[in-house]
Amino acid sequence: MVTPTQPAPTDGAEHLLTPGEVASLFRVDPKTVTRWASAGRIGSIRTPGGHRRFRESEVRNMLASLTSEALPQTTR
Amino acid sequence: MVTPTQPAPTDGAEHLLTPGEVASLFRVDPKTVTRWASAGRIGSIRTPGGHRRFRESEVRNMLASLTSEALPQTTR
DNA sequence: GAAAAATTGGGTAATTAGGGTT
DNA sequence: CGTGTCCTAATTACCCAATTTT
Repeated sequence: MVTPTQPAPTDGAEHLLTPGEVASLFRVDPKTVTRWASAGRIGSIRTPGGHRRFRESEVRNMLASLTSEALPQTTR
Repeated sequence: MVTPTQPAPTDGAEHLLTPGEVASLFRVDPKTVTRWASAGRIGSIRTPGGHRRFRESEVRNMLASLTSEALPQTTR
């Protein structure tokens, strides 16, 4: 299955998360999430007021891709 | 009342969104959208009863322009 | 005509942004 | 270099009752 160039299928109402929610998921300070956004490490959407929102799907994928499982242990 | 959810769009008519719908798109409180309108940050149309409606195209454009993609991952 | 859901308004907490520092 | 904390200003969220929309 190939993922062709994805133009902008975008909003069909993508669920968005607040900085605080993302921070809770990663167990970091909200400020850190802000830094990730500033550094372009994570996509973000700004409200007209300047606050950031994050795509839940992107955050979930990030969590998954950064997760490592322990290898199964052999019972002896 | 026989009018379905959506009246037939006539020419020139633009699809309008309610404060609640716009709020969902930005993951914000409906009242916040109202403030944007009062502050002139977003165009609005008033119903005879005083409720606000927003142009979908304007909202979509706003969303797009305020969106930042994550930079390509530097796989290390 | 009646009822449920949404929006309006105002007022007060809670988050967030941004810079500078550790 | 990345993260956590302190600070101030700004933005946003939740409370209420009254009105409008469906």
